[in-house]
Amino acid sequence: MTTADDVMDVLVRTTFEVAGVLTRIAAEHDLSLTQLRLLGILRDRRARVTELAAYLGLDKSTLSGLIDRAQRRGLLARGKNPQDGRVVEVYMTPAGLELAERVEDDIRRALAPAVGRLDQEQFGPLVSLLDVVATRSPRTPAAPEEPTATR
Amino acid sequence: MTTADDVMDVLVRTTFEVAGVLTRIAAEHDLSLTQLRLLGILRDRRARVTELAAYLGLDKSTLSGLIDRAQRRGLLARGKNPQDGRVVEVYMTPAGLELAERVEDDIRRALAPAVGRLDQEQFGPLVSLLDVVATRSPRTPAAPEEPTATR
DNA sequence: TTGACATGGTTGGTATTACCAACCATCATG
DNA sequence: CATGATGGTTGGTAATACCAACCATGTCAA
Repeated sequence: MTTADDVMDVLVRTTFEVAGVLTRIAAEHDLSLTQLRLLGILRDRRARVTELAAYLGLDKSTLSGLIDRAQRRGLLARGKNPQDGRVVEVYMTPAGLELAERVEDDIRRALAPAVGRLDQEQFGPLVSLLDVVATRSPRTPAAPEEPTATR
Repeated sequence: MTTADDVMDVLVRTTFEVAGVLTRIAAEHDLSLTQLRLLGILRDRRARVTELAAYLGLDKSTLSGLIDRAQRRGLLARGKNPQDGRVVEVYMTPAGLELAERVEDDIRRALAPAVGRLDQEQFGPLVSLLDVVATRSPRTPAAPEEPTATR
C-alpha cells in the first residue's frame, strides 16, 4: 500500500534532484538558484520589489541586493511607477531576456534524460497529478497565519 | 497534447514549491536547507566528509564549516576511522537525531495539505512515476545518488 | 491642511553558505 | 624511503539572507 508518507518521500527526493540540476545549470551561467527564479518571474512581466519578495518568500532587503547585482550585470533594470512614487518596478533588459532563454534551453537539455525515462503517454497523468500537488488551494481558511511561504 | 516541456515545467514548479516548504520548516528549527539534507543523510548512517560532499554536491571545505556549526550546536560529532587515520567520520548525536525527528514531523505536517489534495488511489501512480524521473539511470555515472532527505 | 501613520525600498550590520587555493597529515607505491 | 595521492582543514572572498533602522512617498483623519 502506498501511503501519503511515500508520496512525501518521493516528492522530497525529486525536489532535491531537480533543485540540484537547476543549481548546477544556473551556476554554469554564474547565477544562483534564487537569481534563476528571479529571472524566471521577470521574464513574463515587470514587477515591483515587494511583489518579488512576496513571491520568492524573501525579505525586501534581500531583493534589493539581488536586484543590485543583476542590474550591475546588465540583466535587469529599475524603473519608476508614475502612479506611486515609492514603487520601484523591476524589468529585464534584452541581455537578461537572452540569458534567460539560454538558461532555459540548458535546463531543458539537462532534464531531458530524466523526463525521457517516462513513456510519452505518462506525461499527461504526471502533469495533472503534480499540478494538483503543486497548486496551493486558494481556499484555505484553516490557518489565518501563514498565507504563503513567507515569514 | 502533453509534451516533455510541460512535464519539466510542472517539475520545476513543484520543486520550488516543495523546496519552499522545506526551507521554511528548516528555518523554524534554525536550519538551512543544506543542513536539513545533511541531517537527513546522517540519520541513517555515519559518513566521512568526502562522502557527504559528494552526496550533497558541495566542496569539502563547505562541509567542514557545515559540520563545525552543527557540531557546535551539539547535533553531530566527528569520530576517527581506525583503518585510515586521515578519515573523519561524522555521525549524529542523540540531540541531532531528536531534532531530525521533530523536523520530519513538521515537514510531513506541512506537506500534508498538498498531498491531501490527491485521492488515495493516486498515491501509487504518482510515486512510481516520480520514482522513474528522480532515479538516475545507472548508465549515467554523473553524480552520486541522493538518499531521501527525511528518514 | 496638516499631523500621524502606513507603505515601499534602501542601507548597514551580521551569520551562513559556498567556492577556490593553499596547506598539513596520513596513506600507498615505486 | 622518497614521492605522490588522498582526506580534511584553514583562510580569503563573494553571494545570500536576515533584522533593524532609515528615508521618501502616500493616505487618512481630525
